[in-house]
Amino acid sequence: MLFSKLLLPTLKDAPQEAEVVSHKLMLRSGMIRKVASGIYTWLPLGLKVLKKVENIVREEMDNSGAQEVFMPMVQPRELWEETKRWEKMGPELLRIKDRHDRDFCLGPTHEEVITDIIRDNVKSYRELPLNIYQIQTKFRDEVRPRYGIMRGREFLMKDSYSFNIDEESLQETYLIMRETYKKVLERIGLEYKISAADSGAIGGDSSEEFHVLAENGEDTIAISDSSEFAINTELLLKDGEDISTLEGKPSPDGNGTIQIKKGIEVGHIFKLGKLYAESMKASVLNSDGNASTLFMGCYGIGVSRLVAAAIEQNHDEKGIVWPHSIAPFDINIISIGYDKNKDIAKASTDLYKELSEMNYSVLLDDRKDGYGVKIKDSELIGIPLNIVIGKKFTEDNEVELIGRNGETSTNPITEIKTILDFFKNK
RNA sequence: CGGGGUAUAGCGCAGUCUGGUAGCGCACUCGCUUUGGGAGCGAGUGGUCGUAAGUUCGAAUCUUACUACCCCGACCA
Repeated sequence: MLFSKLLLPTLKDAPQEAEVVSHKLMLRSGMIRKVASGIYTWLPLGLKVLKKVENIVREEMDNSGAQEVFMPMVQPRELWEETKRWEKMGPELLRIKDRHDRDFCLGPTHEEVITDIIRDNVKSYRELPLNIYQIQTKFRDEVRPRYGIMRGREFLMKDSYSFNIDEESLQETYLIMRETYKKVLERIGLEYKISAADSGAIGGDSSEEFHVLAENGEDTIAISDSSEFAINTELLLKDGEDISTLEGKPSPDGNGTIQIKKGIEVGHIFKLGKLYAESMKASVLNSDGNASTLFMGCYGIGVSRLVAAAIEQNHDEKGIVWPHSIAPFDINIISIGYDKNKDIAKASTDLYKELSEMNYSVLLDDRKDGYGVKIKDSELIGIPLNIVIGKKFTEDNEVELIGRNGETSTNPITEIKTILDFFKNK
């Protein structure tokens, strides 16, 4: 991709509407633009990152044996009345009418739609367990959207729903999803904690939250300083007790003492049990030939929120520092004098082709600007590796490598292999 | 929904108190010189001053109402 052709409106100053660092950087780096409160357009650079996260989630879901579907965003009132949620849910459920005056809502979640599909199309325990997922836009008319993508009203989410014949099978699927989420977060390269959680409005038996640790996190979690243990502090506090009193207390799991950390909730896994299956009469025949109500689980991971969380955890004063796994481009070729010096232009283009053929995603900064402008933009948008072709190339046939982490080296342009080793070893 | 704040060019801001017909920096366009840390000179483009009504000879500025957006709280994945 040529930088000069990219719709990449970077900003020197953050718009005053942005408060938290991920919001500021997403606006400044030209990833997103606001359309209305809590509603955003993803521009090309942002979409590249979003798609990378989405693909990691999809691959790990497929590996886990789950099957992808795509459900409608617009859902009829009748389905929501079956679970009584049409009445129970407040204004966060955005209700609309069609031209025939029929009631619909924009889906904030999809238990009703998927359960309807399964009860109509699955008749035997032999077809279970099933774990069905989608990656789709959700709409929740939040009381107060904030922090940009982190807490938008419209957001991209992977939601999956498992259908099991009994509690043991549900437990198995639950643990598979737990492992799958760990793999997703590890592949992206984020530091996280899993904490026991209040299962909240969705209801059900038990649930755990996946938190990406970051200073600006909305949630406060208590972790043990010497074990894997983590818990949402809401579950530890007695009435009127202050969070600060927890710090230093013995950890409830008996290992070490409590530390208080801020986290961004990016995933939540629930065992729903028979909650929705009962109200929607979803059952299959068991091995005895009797109707048996299904056990369900639901498992959500915020794809768009993960993008914001990755920035909250990985940035510096210059801009974003993407984990390689989700960087919008692997390499940026900073070509100084591209428009004037034919040798530099040719060397840059040749290198661009060569690296592209090796399956790296490469950006070539062919703009008429100087080194300062180009490196600043590259640092802002967080490209892991820059290759500078300029004066040193004309003089000594050498290029400079600048990692986003600060590492640099100078090499003859012919040593592509060295360049890539440098890249891979970071 | 309660409390606080903001709204002037794509972004950041000044001008509002004390009314006189809109300005600065960056960005953008053209030319020339530059090109290894956000370049220089010159010439330009771009704004119904959030919306509506009112006061006034005259409103970005004063009055009233409304809207949008942001922050804190409550709520929530």
